[in-house]
Amino acid sequence: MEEGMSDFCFRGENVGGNRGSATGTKCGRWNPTTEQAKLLTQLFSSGLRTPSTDQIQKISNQLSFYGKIESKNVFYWFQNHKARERQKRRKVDKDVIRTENSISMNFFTQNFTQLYHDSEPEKVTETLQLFPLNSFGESESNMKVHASDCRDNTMFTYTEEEQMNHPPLDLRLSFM
Amino acid sequence: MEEGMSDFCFRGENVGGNRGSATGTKCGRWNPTTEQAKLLTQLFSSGLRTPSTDQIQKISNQLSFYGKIESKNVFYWFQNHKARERQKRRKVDKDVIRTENSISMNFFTQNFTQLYHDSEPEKVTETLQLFPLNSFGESESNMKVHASDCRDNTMFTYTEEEQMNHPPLDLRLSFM
DNA sequence: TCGTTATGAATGAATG
DNA sequence: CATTCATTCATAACGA
Repeated sequence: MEEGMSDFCFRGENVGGNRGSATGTKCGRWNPTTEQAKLLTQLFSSGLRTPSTDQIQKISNQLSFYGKIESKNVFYWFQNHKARERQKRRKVDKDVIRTENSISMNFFTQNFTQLYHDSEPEKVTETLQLFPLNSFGESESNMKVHASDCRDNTMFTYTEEEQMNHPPLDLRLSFM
Repeated sequence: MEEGMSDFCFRGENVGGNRGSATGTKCGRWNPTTEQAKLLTQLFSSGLRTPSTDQIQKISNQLSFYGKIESKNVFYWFQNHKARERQKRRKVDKDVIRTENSISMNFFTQNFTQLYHDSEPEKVTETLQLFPLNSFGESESNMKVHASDCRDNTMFTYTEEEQMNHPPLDLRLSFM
């Protein structure tokens, strides 16, 4: 679930070329290739959160070039990524609050007194949004805008060998 | 389990410093101190299986007294503990079944009983003093995380529904 | 020191 | 959308 805590893991691609799973997975479930993951992440950070079935289809088509993939994989990917990002933030936020409270308390008298009032505020008072994404239900229109912002080529930075294996497919968000 | 390892992890230096258990490893991933482990185990054996976000938070707060810990750790702990218990039981069941098959069915009833020997969540509906709060002088709002505090009854109803966990071959995914 | 085991962490896939 | 489950990956802990 959570991601990017204190560890940063980079899943290596399975050179084999074919796909199915990056690592030596028993091919039971889909596992994004590095390229697929890269693009998906790219889309996500560009603001895309809940792609429409249409978008999913297109994304899936694009990604299929890098390996076996079904649209439902894309669907789930976004679903999970979004949920986990949210969930993570929630947990972390609360932990931070807890930490702040506890450090401001005397270690020994730190009875569990107020530690229990439900710290619920989920209010996003933050304003450091890197992207103009509406934290909540984003609409199709918004996604389009963001998606188009994704026109940069950063997502095409391949690494040596991959460069060879993958023809220069234009992955610019042509869909939508 | 051996082949295909192609993941490289770069551990962001982590202060660590926790660990109270055995070896003092100052490493990246959390490891429960003996006290933390003890309490978690108590909660688990008291019937708690899937703590809600709130409960996780509370538990985490409590455990933080015994050492560095984040709510996600608690979350994972329960997730893993439950999964592995289930997994273990599944394996045992399988073995039993295999045994039944290889042996005359005359022993069926006998073994059948054994199939459920596995102690499922003891219905400890009794309030348990899981935390040594007394040691710090109780305060009015002093809340103990007894199993009873978890009004989420679901945690006490995992008696057997989970075991009948047969993947409903129902792929009603009708994407696009 | 190395192989194994236990377990923390992550994530794909569902389900309600 | 949140919550849960299964399976896998990674590594700390441990035994020889």
